[in-house]
Amino acid sequence: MNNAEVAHVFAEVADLLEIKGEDSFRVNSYRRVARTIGDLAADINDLAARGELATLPGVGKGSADKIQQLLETGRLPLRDELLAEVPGSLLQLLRIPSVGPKKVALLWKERGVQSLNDLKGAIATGTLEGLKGFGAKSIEQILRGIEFVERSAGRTRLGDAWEVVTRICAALAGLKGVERAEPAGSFRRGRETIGDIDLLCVAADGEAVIQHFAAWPGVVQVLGAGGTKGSVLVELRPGRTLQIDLRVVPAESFGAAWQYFTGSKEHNIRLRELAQKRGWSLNEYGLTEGDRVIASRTEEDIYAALGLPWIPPELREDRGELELRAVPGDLLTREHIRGDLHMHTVASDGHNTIEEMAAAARKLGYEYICITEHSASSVIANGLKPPQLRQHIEDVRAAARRIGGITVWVGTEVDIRTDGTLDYPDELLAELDFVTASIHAGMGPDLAANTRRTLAAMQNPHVHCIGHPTGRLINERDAMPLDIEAVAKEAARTGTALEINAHPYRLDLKDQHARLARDLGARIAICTDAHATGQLELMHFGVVTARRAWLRRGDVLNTQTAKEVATFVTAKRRDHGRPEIRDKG
DNA sequence: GCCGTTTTCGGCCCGACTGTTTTCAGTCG
Repeated sequence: MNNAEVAHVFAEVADLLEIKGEDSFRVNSYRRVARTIGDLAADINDLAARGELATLPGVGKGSADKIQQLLETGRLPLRDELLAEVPGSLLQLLRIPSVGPKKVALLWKERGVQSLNDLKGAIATGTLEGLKGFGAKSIEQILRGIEFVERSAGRTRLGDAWEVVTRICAALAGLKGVERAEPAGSFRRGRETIGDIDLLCVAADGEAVIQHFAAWPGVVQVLGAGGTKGSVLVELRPGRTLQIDLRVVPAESFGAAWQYFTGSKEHNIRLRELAQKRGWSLNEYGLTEGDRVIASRTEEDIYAALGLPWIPPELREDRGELELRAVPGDLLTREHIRGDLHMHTVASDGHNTIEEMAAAARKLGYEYICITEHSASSVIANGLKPPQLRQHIEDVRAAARRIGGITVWVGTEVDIRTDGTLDYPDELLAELDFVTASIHAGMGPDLAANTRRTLAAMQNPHVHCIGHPTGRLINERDAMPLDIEAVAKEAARTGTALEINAHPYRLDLKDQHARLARDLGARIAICTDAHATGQLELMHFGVVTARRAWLRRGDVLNTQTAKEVATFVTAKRRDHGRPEIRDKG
């Protein structure tokens, strides 16, 4: 069983216990275990083998034993016992907004409702008549909720929300009487997917702002619009809506509100605990001691009062950030990025020419780029056969001589074949300036095979980076099973970089994996895999992911100068297979 | 079920909104 599967079992147990009406603190402890394991970068099986399960936060002896049992037998007796009492199909009802465990229990015990279909049937036939808490308005709300569940399975990718959020924020900020408008929530934290969007606004006349917001082009439904809060659905594409909540808050408590609504929930719980230890209270209006307001105007004030540095939103996940004495001054920013080492042109499956890509990159202020076309076996992507690559090398070199103001390298995104060999012979790879090797086909379920394949590629002296290491497509295709720890260690040993593919559909490595890889000594390259000039700007999403991984400037290959990157390349060719002796920069 | 500089018991984050049970439980973020 992998981490996600174990986490799922614990989350399910928490839900079942809650429907059963068990003590909420016990329920929460199961939920905490689920989250800890779900967030874990290392393989839970390895921790279990080393007997280190109980060292995880929130995991005590009881949970450690249960995890062990689950890994060994694939079953958890507690879960089986619960499912004998509580129908598992009830869990789908919890996904309906406004329906929680108490209502689910009531529907089940009083009306025999066991599934989403049962519930729809019960509403249609009026069976819920007279049931406590199920008046006309509640039923209407539930019906809308069911429709929402059926329509919006899964969360929205960060990139899909980006444009609409930045557009609405800019427009709100331009309204008369609006001091500022900012996104909060998981969007501000840069999570790879988001549930709904939270926006905050400082304005004199809240009602007027909310009215404007509700009347926005693109709004397909207004869920609520009052004096301080509005809630709407906007259509991202046909059949796909996104909920956006806007709150208008006074300037004097903006910092408290922004902190509060940015979350994460877990980060905020820890902050409130810190406040409580000092005899204070923290909520969306401020940090207070009785009636006295200690801090509320800015986030910085609140963190400072609690003895903390201002913590960047990307770090607010209760992953150790509250123990920070100071946030590293060189935490990665977009301005640190000097180039992009993974992109395509019309030579394979891109949409723009070498010159166009170079010009766009120069406009972004880059010092260098590398053109990396697909290799022969990526037929669908119009991969280059060896003779074509030889010609392409000439073409890029010629273009590079014509183009001023930016260094243009020629590389490849070479396929890693099923047996771990590469799609081009070494002597051809040796002619290139930078080689990214990626798996595009045959992503099987076999962890050992996938890992072997990746390690083999890294052991080639001409491979400088592994592209989108797990091959996932967010909301579309799961990551292939891969031993990230082994890959990271080999990357460190061989002087090979691991990519954070910045495309918002990939973000691969993901945050927790990138953090683990860096901790194990691997260098990270953040690249867009752009297939058109506009996509070079997706770098932003890679940087956000890297910040969520706590990466610093020195951890990232393409924050270095062209000369330093060239040194990285020659070092790999010289030292391949031997323990790495590169300096840490 | 977890946890500990109030430590092996007794807590465990905070407040708003909603519907409706008309005084508060349930849900949500």
